[in-house]
Amino acid sequence: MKLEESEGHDGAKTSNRKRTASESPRDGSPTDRKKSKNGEKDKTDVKGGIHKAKHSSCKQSQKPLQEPKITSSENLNVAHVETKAVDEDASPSPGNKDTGLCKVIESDERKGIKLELQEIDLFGPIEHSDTERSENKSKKSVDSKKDYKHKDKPKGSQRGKHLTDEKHLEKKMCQRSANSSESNSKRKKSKDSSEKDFTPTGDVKKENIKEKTRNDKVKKERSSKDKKPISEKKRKKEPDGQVESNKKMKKDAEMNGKNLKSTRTEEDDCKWKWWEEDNANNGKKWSTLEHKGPFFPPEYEPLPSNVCFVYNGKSIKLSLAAEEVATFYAKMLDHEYTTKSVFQENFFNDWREEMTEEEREQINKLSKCDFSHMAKYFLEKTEEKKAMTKEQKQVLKEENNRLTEEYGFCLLDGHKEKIGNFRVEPPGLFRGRGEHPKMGKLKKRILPEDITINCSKDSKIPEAPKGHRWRKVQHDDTVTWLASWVENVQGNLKYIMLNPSSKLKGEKDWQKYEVARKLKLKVETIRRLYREDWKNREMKIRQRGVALYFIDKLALRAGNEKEEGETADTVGCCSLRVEHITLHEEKGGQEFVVEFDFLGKDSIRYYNEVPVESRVFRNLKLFMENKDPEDDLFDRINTIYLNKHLNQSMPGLTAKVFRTFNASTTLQDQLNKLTTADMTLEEKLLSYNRANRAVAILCNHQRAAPKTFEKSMQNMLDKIAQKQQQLDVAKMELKEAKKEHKKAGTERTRKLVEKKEAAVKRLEEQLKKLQLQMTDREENKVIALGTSKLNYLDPRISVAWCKKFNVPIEKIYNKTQRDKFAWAIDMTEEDFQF
DNA sequence: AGCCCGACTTGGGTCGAGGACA
DNA sequence: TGTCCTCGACCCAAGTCGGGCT
Repeated sequence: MKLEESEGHDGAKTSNRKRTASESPRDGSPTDRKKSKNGEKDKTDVKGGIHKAKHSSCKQSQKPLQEPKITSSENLNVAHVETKAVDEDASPSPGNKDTGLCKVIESDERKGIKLELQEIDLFGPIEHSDTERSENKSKKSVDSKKDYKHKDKPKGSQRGKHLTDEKHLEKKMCQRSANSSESNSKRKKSKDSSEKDFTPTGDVKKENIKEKTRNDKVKKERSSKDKKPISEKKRKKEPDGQVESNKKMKKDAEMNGKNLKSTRTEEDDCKWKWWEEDNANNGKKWSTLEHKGPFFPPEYEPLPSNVCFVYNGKSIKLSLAAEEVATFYAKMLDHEYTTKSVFQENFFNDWREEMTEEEREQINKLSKCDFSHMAKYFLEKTEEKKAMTKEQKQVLKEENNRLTEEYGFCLLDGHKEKIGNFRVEPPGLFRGRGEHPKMGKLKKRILPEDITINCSKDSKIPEAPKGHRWRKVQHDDTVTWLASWVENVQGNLKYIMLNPSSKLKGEKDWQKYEVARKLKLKVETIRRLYREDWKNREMKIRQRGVALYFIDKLALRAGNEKEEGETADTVGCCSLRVEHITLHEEKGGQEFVVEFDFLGKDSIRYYNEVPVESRVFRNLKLFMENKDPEDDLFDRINTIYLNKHLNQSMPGLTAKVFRTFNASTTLQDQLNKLTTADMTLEEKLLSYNRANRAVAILCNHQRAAPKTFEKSMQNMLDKIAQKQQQLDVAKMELKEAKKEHKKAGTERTRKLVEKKEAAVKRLEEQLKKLQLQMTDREENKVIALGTSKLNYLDPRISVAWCKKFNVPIEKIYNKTQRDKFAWAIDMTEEDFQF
């Protein structure tokens, strides 16, 4: 079949990256990527004979940059898509049903530990699954796996409830649409109305609250016995500062004329239950906002005279500015990156700029610089700090608390809210991630004159530090930040914003999950459509279809274009290059395998071998035809185009929603599969962590194995061995006791048997608990659970699971997480399904 | 329409407080 | 009581995405 070359595109050689200023199209340098991507200006390209930029560093970039952590083959062994390749002529979904079972299996032969996550049975037709590759012991890979499996409608009451929720949501959405009484086209255009559709305020919110109230009685009854001890425990654990701050908050709010439920004494009740309020925000983020401004790091403290910088064997007293920058380097001496030439070069250039003319003349080579005296001095200072007495540490802590109390909170609409980062970033050396071209550059000290303050007009404007003034004071209620400045290394804006526990953040989070839940209702249609796109005559549409398939199936990030030379060379879906995938007609007994190997966000390696449907496979071949390795795989599309398309399928839908949707769906499904009521608490927790882990694997959330990992594993093994020994002894004693009882048959011997039995049972339980803990830790070695828990998993799923299986919420969410998800903890009933 | 930039979310690393344990 | 280890708070880089300007 001949494909239509959309709008005369010359194909193949467009790069997906933004050009740096020096490469602007005007001076005859490569055509702007975006133009090419959209196929609009490609003719110009061809006519003008403009040569496309090549990426010289591509091959190099394939190499994992954080080797100790991402050598997938050593650490992870997961996630394979077991998609049964469907004949491309077979009718597309839903007729095309992959029927392969999906399993997440992780094994570690060395420790003899084997984890098997149960067959995944997602609500939707998509499945994320993982298969063991035990034959391949020497090369375990970090592969995310997911599988499509078109299932019949989920059964049972859950589905019923699900539908009720969905219908309800849909109804609310419809109502909103009707209320806005605008034509569809207008709605599409109007961002406001589409946003409203998903804002969990207004009707949806009210309904949630109604539902909550309905269940309140039951809830109270159920939780009363648990709740008391928890809140008591909480009170006990809460640092005094917190109690104080709550008191102050109450006072502040009262002073602002707001009604706090003043008669309540429980500190929980002091918290602002914004989710119970019905506020129409019409684009406004706040009505009143008052704060103290950011807190600045201390002035530079000059080194004592006995600590010197040595150049070429000669001690030199540096000027204050040059000395300060030198200390940044000295403090980093033991880090690997000070050995990198890019780092050294950037540092040296920036450092020289801080030097006096005289110093510049004198100091010409970094290799002749000796920072070791300075480094030693800082090491000693650290030791000194460590060795401080309890009292000294207490003083420091109190000072810190005082600062937090003073600068760490703001007053938003009369409520005291915690600020996320109230400190201005201190000066230092920039350390990007991966092979960042700007690593080592000087991050300059931020002065009040650099800072824009945002607060309400009638509030008390924060005072700039003595002798200084703010760059600007503004009163923009459409944004959520309190202060901002431009950072000098990349020219990015930096913000002071609220803590995740705040209303502004919480509401947005809630909204995010509502959009993801809405996607659940549409995803089948969207999948059907993108599968149809695979057969489209137009190349652009085909690329869109395949890219969406990857985003959906593999939870890839969208992949915005980046400025070449400005950041590390990392990619996402749309910016994948030919060199990032390898096609295998057959691999490991599977047909049509696509091998992904690229550096994603934060230069974390993504490696995955994925069997795909034959039509996808053939399309990929087509996209790669006549291209060089460094050319874009999807050269006709970009994230803007993709998101515009998605937004047409469902207002509010963007590429990243798929990640949230698939993550939460996976969690829900895994929890349903892995938990049973008769499990012990530890078993339930292991199940939860395994479900969480399946999501982390899907999203490729990796971490470096903790430095103390091997040691702590050994400790646990020792403990287990010890416990086993104790158990063996106890069993022997029980046997003896039974023997004796058989002989004597007295009350005393009977009691002894009972006692010994109890001891054996207790030890068995303890042993099992230890073993479970160890399994959990082992499985978590290189997987970061936190990211998905904080950003991708609808907390209501976890809360409902806790309620359903009587797991204390503290077991899965720590204090910070409970604060962030307070809305979900408060409103969710045990029958909630994502 | 295309591009740039502002606003906000997502992300892993670091480090020290404090709990566990000898 | 001292030491070790874990985990949470914090840090700040690096993404996504939308809006507004040209």
